[in-house]
Amino acid sequence: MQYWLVKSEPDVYSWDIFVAEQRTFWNGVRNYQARNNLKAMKKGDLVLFYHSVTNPAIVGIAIVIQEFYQDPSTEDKNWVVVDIAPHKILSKPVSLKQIKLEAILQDMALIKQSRLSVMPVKAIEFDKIMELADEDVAFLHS
DNA sequence: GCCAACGTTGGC
DNA sequence: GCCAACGTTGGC
Repeated sequence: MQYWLVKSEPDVYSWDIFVAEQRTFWNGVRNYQARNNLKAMKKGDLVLFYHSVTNPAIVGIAIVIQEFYQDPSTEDKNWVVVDIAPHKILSKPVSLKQIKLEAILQDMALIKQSRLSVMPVKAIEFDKIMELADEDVAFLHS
């Protein structure tokens, strides 16, 4: 079981729309590193949902419900999508500002490689983010 | 709105 | 294969 983080501009596709739809295929990734991360996602992995650009913050947790397949929005065989569903809205969003204040979180690609839109998250990082969000990690896994 | 970072494209 | 030009992302 792995952890991930995906970015979306809320003006393009927000957490609220995601919750309303209850399920989406994560399309539009056109970067090989991000694509490789999509391919590595397994059913049941938890995915932090990050709003970029406008009030940058992690706002919710999604779960992978279908592993990668051809991106239906293009004929190009290079690109894939995964299906994710909302798992839990965060009690308190965790802002980029807060993340930058935590020593443990300084190695995240979110900070080191700000343009990557799909990235792995370490368990220790995930736990720290849950702590900042006032979430009970034990409950999340139940 | 500006600009830094960085990935991609294309000329040579 | 190198590198300049250019486009995009995303923080501020």
